[in-house]
Amino acid sequence: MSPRRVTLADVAKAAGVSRPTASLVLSGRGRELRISQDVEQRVLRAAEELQYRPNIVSVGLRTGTSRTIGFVSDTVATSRLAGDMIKGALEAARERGFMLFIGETEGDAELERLLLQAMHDRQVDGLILASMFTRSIKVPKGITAAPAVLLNALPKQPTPLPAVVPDEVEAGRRAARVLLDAGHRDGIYLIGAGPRLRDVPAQSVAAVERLVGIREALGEAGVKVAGARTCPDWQPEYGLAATRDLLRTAQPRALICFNDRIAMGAYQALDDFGLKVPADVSIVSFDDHPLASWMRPQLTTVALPHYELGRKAVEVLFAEMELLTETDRADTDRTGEVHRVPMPVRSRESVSPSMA
Amino acid sequence: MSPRRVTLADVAKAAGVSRPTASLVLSGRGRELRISQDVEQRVLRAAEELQYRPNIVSVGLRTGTSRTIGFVSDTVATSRLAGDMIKGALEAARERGFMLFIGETEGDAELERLLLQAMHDRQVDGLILASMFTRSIKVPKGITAAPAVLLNALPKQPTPLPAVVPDEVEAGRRAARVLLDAGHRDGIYLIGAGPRLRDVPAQSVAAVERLVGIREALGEAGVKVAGARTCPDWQPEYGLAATRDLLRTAQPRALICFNDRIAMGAYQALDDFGLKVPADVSIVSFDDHPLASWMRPQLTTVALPHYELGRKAVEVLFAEMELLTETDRADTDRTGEVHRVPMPVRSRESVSPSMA
DNA sequence: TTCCGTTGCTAAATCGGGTTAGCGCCCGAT
DNA sequence: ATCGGGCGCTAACCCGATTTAGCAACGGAA
Repeated sequence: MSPRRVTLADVAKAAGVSRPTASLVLSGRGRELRISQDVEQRVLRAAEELQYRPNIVSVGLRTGTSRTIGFVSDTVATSRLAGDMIKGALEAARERGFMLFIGETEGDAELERLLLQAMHDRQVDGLILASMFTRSIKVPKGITAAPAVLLNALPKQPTPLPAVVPDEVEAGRRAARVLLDAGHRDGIYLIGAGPRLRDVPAQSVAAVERLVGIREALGEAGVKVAGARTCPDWQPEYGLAATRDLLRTAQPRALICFNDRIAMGAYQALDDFGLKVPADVSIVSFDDHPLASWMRPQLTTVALPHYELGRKAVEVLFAEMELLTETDRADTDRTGEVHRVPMPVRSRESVSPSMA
Repeated sequence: MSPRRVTLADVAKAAGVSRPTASLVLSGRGRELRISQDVEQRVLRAAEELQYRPNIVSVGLRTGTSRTIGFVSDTVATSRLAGDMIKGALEAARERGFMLFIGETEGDAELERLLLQAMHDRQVDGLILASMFTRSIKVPKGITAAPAVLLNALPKQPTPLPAVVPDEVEAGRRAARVLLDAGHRDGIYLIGAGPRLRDVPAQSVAAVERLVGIREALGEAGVKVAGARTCPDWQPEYGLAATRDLLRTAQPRALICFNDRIAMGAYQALDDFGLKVPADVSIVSFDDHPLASWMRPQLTTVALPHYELGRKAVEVLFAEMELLTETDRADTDRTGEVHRVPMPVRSRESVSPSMA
């Protein structure tokens, strides 16, 4: 059935040379070590014919390397987001011949410890510590055993680890500018957080930063937020409740919803009050959940670039790995750089020019 | 920074014994090989103090094993489904001390070949070949090098590989019974596929099997499908179009939508025609996409048990792995068993008793 | 003829752990 | 005093690849 792997010894034997000779030829060092053309050809031919592939486990033992990186996240199952992030990381890793170990901690510190240990036991060359929603996390000790990168997360304490996060502040600005560009200046309300910077769900980096960006862009244009409603959790039902509450006392011309699920609730509330999107009320949102293009009218939203985040994390990790081998951990006390990945606006149908 | 791993040699030295002795003690074979209590204690203490952990790569080289399984899917980024499946697999694997390699083929056969090779190079102990929507796939050659299981996929040609799939036929029956139990007997229409068995999207196992189940349960009750509309793709926009088309000529009392996204489109179409769910039209659907509980009224749907599918695949794989080591590949020409995972009904608000 | 310098390859050690065969020692029996 | 046998441990080899040091063989020069 499985006819035993072809090993280097098999190739050497077939070529009539010793194992080291075959190794030298196959690793391309044949020239510099003066292996004859004849032998080189014989080895290459034998390797080809036997379909030789080096056993990475063995190389790993020798070199301490595994061509593998560990991807540890709190949850992979929360929405599609995770999938895209993993996909980006997967492809970037594959391009360099690396595989990905996936692990899930469920936010459990003990599980996280065990998982990092298990990955360490398998000699991963690097680690990505991912969070499925942008937040600040406590960096586990012992992470420094291998190069590591934080993904979609910021360290609570200062660490030398670099971080890759979406540029939420700029996203906030962009969302606001979508409305400004459409001529909206009055009756702009926020659903999900605000109006003050402290009116945000706990732990949510996204909420604070989006709010900062929104206020900044509106402020620059001399526009004031007309009002806001917070949501305890960013789910449709709370978006529905918050928007209903708003509509009882106000006549918004535009809503900035803090994510697409809230926007879905807002659509439902507006429908209840007989208001049309975007004719009566324009809506802009965040995330670009698949949902956004299923809604009627399709939702204009500032996308979380999950795929790019995953890619970027791997790229930063590889840079880190090279750095660590080159400098031999010289400047280990530097502080980690934060890489911000731009969030693009997806213009759809939920924003129309202000009639004012 | 990273103070070199503690090896068995370190433990042996600290305990003042030879490497093999330490190995014997730590592998629990000390007793049978008459290692003295004194030495045993010294070794255990040394291992504890040094926080010794065996290097799995090394063990892997010796034993040809890696305590790792490969999870190869066509796409991990399609909807939340994938995440839950991976999560189930992840947890089941972790319970046995196994890690998961994740790989994505994008449906590209060449990529698939390379990926399987890369996993083989890393000596995975088993493989899960997953599809993100239930369908029949061509089983790649060379897969037989390690134990393997098909997940959410059926083999096109007969193979010895077992498969784990959702029980879609029973799901169809259950969906139909939800309506029957509510007293519906007339005006039941299908959106997405049917009414004949050949009116289904290409390659979709789910469509065929759900349809079979629906017709079976309705048939048993002496109820006829009033009509059906197909959708080229199971997306909201097509659900919307199909349902609109239906409503122009018919007055349905109940709809069976072939998935939740179609149901979302159906909701929109019913709204356009001023019809209320479930007062005017009851709706039952499939998948239990997160969407289903965001819709108003919340959607009654037969859930795809992604988490359980992932778990089950790993369990079947482990059984397979044991079998292969025990029997030493004796009965290799047997044909793979198909495991069907039940799909539970999630009763929500979109079905009401028939007024007829 | 001897010595040196190349050329072209291989022996041996290494990585970290596991396994098997067998060595020395002590004890009691002869 | 010698032998046999159990006890307690270790030498030596294995997995598959890489690396370093060094060994033959040959040719040219002295």
